[in-house]
Amino acid sequence: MSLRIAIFDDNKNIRDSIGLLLMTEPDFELVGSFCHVLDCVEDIRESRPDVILMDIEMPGMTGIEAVIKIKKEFPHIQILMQTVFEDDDRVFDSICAGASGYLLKNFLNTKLVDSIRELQYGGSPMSPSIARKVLNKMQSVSSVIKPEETPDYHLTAREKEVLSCLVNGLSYKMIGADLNISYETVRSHVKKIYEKLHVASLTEVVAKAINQRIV
Amino acid sequence: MSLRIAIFDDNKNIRDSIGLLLMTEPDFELVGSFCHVLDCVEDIRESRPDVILMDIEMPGMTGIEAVIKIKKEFPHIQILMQTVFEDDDRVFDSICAGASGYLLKNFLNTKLVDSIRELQYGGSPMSPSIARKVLNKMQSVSSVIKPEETPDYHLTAREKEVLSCLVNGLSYKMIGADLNISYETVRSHVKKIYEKLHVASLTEVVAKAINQRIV
DNA sequence: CCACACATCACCGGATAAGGGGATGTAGAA
DNA sequence: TTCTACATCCCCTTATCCGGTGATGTGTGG
Repeated sequence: MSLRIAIFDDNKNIRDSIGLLLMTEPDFELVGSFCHVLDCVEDIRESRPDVILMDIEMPGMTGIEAVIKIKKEFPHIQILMQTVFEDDDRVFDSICAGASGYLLKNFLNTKLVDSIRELQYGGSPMSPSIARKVLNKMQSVSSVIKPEETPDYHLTAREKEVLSCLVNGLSYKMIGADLNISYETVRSHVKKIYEKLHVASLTEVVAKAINQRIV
Repeated sequence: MSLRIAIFDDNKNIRDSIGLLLMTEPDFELVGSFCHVLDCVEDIRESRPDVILMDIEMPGMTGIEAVIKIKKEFPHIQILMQTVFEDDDRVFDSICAGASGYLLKNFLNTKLVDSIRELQYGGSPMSPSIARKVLNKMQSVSSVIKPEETPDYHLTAREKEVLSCLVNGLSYKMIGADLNISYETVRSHVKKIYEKLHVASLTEVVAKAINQRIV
């Protein structure tokens, strides 16, 4: 049972050299080689690949857009992105689009076969620097995927009301009118909030309240 | 210049065999081998490793808790998790704790040296199935990290700088000092920001900037 | 009963922000 | 070249905020 592979890349030299590389593996079969992704869904329907090597920068439609379309039609196909770019946006866009691996082109010669093998066995090959980017991103969004322990500042109910008014951009006067208390009372509450949050200005209060989801 | 490596693992056999593996590389130096992480910070302070191999399951304190402590004290140290477990929770907890790689123990013999090399050169080695889990997780949270359909307010570069200072709680004076411009210039920028964001107070600016991720 | 936390209100003086003007220089686009 | 966007700076007035200090009333719990 051979592994069917297709390539999308606008550079003929790269397509050819990848073809040669793949030939070194007896069970790899190159079933398609395309210079653009405009007809990718049809191309794939005809060539029925198991694995797709996708260049990111191509005329007409980018590889990332293509990945979205392909994954929608053929969710089981494994897609390996290959590019010279390693800017964060492209990396994350590719992953979110549904790519299963991300290989920088300077690793093509040495790592392509290994990477396809990894895909075949359920892995996700990534060039080292890409893997690092992905881990860093995971850490930075950990606040979203993890519950995030919000430190308790012991704000009273009233103080929280005032705080949420502040976050909504109200001035002290407006807050007073809103909560039917005097301007001075608002000030008292705000002073307490300042103490409890260890800040010294409205902007800090708002930033802290939003970032730590106190509101 | 040799690479200093330390191991935390409660299994002596594994520590020993890793030690043997590392000896095959002339520039690897095993500077510490510990059967628990209760004194990890001290252990590390004394042995000064560049890279740590961390087992997850250990008596007393888990490797994940240890990673958090270690990263807080020594953020530059690269930590490679090594375990037989590949449940999602442990993987993501490790990453969020600050681990730079994640290796399953059945890959130890064949991949450990390569993985340490990758760490050394700024990569993030992961066993294939782990990498797949990470990518899948990224995709599943993409709805959270991507759909920042940020309306473009056409802020200039300078205005964005000022804005981010505001969000960090700086006063106009402090911003001026920070950016080496006068108080009046800061004011000019802020006025423009007010216009462009359609707001009328600092708190609104901060709230809008954070909520819409303009910063 | 008495302390304590909470919410309420008040005054003062200094600091800072807001609103509305106008001005200069530079670089790039029309 | 002229127009435009951008960044830079200045002045004046008013509004708002900040910090400190203090006071009153109302509950709750030891």
